[in-house]
Amino acid sequence: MTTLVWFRQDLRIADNPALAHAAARGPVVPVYILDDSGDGGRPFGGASRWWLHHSLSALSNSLGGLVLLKGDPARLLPDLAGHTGARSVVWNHCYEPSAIARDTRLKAGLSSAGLTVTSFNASLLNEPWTVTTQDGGPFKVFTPFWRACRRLPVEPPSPAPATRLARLPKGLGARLADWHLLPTKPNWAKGFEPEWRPGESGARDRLDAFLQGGLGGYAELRDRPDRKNVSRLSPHLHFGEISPRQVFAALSLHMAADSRATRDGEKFLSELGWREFSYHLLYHFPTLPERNWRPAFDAYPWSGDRHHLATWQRGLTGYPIVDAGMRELWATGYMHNRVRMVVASFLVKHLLIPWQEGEAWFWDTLVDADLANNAASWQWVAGSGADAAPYFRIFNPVTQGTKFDAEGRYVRRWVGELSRLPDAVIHAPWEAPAAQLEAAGVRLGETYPAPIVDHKAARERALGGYEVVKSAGNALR
DNA sequence: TGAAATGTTGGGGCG
DNA sequence: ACGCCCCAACATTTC
Repeated sequence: MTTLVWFRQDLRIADNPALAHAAARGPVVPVYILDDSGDGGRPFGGASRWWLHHSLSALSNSLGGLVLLKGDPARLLPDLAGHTGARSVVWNHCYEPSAIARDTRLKAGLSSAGLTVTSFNASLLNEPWTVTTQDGGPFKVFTPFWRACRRLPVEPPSPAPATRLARLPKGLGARLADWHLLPTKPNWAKGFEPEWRPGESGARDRLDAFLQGGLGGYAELRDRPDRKNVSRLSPHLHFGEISPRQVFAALSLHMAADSRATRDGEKFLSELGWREFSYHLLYHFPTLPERNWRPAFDAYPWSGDRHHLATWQRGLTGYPIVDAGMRELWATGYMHNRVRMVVASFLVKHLLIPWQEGEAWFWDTLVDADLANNAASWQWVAGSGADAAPYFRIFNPVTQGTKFDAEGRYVRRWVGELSRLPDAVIHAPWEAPAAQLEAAGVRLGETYPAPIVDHKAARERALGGYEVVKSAGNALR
């Protein structure tokens, strides 16, 4: 029996339950649909399109073929079933509110057209609706959520199935190049290429490299942007080139083999836990990407200065750690997690720009842009989210720099114009003596910006804004 | 998965 | 020897 396997955010062969289900029953028609029909979902950001291109290419190569279609799945899937003689369709779950709505409609529509539809979990350790508090509701705090998850069994990953492709009519589907997912003029993704290898084997290699070289000391060193102690699996996980179950299984093996790895391993698993928590929140609170999770934050007196936003986006705020992060993002499609928190806090609290603006920029520029993680994390920083950083927690960009990039190696890499400044002032060039600036070839306001806001004043301004939120919260109560 | 302000303690210099 | 002050180091509280 021929089965359509509709690939979405599961661009892998191993531990792919939909594919395994189909392959066990007969020939497979693998299909990916680029849906620009505007079904309520967000269009891909630029960096995501770059990744998607390479990931689809890798998947197509390892499957030996992949039908590429563009348009509305509700029309395309029945058509494709007709052309290929397939009687059933399988896919793995997506969790974006628009995707859930679409898939629900599709399931009904395809079924009434006589097709069998089966769907699976491939992207989470636990389905969001299976993790509940005592009273059956969703969790709103990470620690008890993750404790509950850790008590649940995790399915072992399944090996790659022996897949036999169905004979496909000639000329079926589009050519990947014709989708123009890659940037051309200008090719702003040049800097992405040495950093990433999208696709299933790149994901596996990244995990192995992390287990060998990055996990030791992870609990502390994960905060150091100048070091290679984070996994960088996020884009691979987002596109489903590797599953959390596979990561979980590999970590469990690693920890079983070496008890000294327990602390670092558990810390790393808890980061997977934050991913699960984000999906849990998005599932139970579908307005998370748009609306403040805590309505009291609707009262926050934002300023929304467009010029400040552009300055932040371009990495010209005058705070080296912030600018380094924003430039790393632009150059590579990625930013170290610690620095993400610093730049996000800076946008929201120092510049008083709504978190949605930062979320939108990350959506466009991150190769790991992910609706659940992005929305939940921005709300976490802003203080408006579930189990969020308290509103008065305002990162000092100088302190964060000296603490986590003590030798300034991260800043020097991304903010070249400061590279000759001594360590002592690399995170606060405006405090350097004139002679030191001169010797390093730095002229503040010319070769590198002076800080666009004063930290102390900005901090007090932000705290003042939160007073309004507090009284709004009291009014709501 | 902060930072800054405020409070406490204890050693050393000094009259 | 003693009390006093200073201040760094650390702890606690507040934002």
